[in-house]
Amino acid sequence: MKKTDTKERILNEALKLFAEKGYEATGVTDIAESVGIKAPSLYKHYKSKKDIFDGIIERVSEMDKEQAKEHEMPEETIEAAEDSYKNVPFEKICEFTKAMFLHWTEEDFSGCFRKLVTLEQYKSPEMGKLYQQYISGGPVKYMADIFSAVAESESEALLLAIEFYGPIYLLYSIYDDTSDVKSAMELIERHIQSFSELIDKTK
Amino acid sequence: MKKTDTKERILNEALKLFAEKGYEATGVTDIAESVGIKAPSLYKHYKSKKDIFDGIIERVSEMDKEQAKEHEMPEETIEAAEDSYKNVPFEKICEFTKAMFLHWTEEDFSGCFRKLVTLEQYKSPEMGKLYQQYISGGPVKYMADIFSAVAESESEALLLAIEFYGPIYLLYSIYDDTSDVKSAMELIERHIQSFSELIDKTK
DNA sequence: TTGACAAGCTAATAGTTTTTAGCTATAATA
DNA sequence: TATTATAGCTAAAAACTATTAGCTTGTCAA
Repeated sequence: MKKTDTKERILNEALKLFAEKGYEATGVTDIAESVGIKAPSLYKHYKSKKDIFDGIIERVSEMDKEQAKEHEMPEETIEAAEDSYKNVPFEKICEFTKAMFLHWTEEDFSGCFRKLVTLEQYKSPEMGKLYQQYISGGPVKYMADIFSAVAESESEALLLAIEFYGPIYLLYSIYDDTSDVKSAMELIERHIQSFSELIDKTK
Repeated sequence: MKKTDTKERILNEALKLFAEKGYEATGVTDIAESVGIKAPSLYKHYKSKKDIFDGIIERVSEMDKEQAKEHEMPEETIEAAEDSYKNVPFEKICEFTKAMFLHWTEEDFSGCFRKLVTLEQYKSPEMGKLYQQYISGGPVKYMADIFSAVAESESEALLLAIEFYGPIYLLYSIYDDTSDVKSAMELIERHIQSFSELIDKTK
């Protein structure tokens, strides 16, 4: 049954290389070497270098759909928050945020993909879209929706979302430099803690 | 006197291309075309593609020294802040921050350089250093130094720095997507405003 | 005016990298 | 068992890119 899942290995090794050197700078030879085969053998599994890249992108959107189902805090949480705002479930938001952070850092595939899309974001509008969707604008919009329940205006909700997510987003970069998950997580917790207190006061 | 500053134009056009496609993906032919000459003519001004790249990096460090002198808020502001914290000069911090933001977005050269170093950050430790220095870790450290005057501990200062700078950092990405300076600046102002109030309260 | 240099061009070279062709052996299938 | 498909390999072709060689023109100083 283990029919030498070479195709899968190619995808993973290619992603790893793309993530640190970028698509163009990564040679099909490098990929092959990482997998432990010769370059021409790649073409038994993918019809071109671009095809490998496309495979990665497709894989991500698959994973994203599953991910969305597992951490399906949207509905309930939003309702709970809208519920006249007695108690915003910061516990849940905190858990969710930490899970997201770990997802984009420690998880092999997603961590590399985040880097890859960071490197490719300006090359095409499609890549820019993906970066926004997963890493920057998307999460902001998501949080803004949640905060719109407790904010006085849309623009207030946006500001809150940026103040909430900005530090998380910044910690991706700091994590990339230090590889120190522990202190990143600690900072996230403290940030969310102080943020929740801020909200309580302004209320 | 206008001895057709081709060398300068090459630098600028190359940077523009590097900033959106990355170094590897940009052909020496592309650069030449942007300048309006043929590829081999480039070699009358630079001895290699890498040499153009290096010229850009060098130029940046020159510009950085000047920039540092103009907006020389370091000394005075820090002292003022250290001065037992009567009134952190948020006015100055605000002006400084907005100037920084405009510098890395609207200024042609610096704006492109920010993108370039974003795209190259994982390729080599040197590039990673530059990204950290100018765009992420550097500003955080800088603000942490300032906040250490009003914070109870180093780690508290770090948290404040991240909460202050994170949103700014995030706005770079949002700006890249929307090109809307006006609303970015407005959000920065409101963020700093609300941040300063937060500090006042916790004091 | 003349000589030298600067800066461009075309044509060609050298080096890389992606991709194809064709062969071989193993594993699955009939 | 005979056959067929899979997945690897080597060798080579094709395509691209950076770079060099050598020529030409115009400018500026002697």
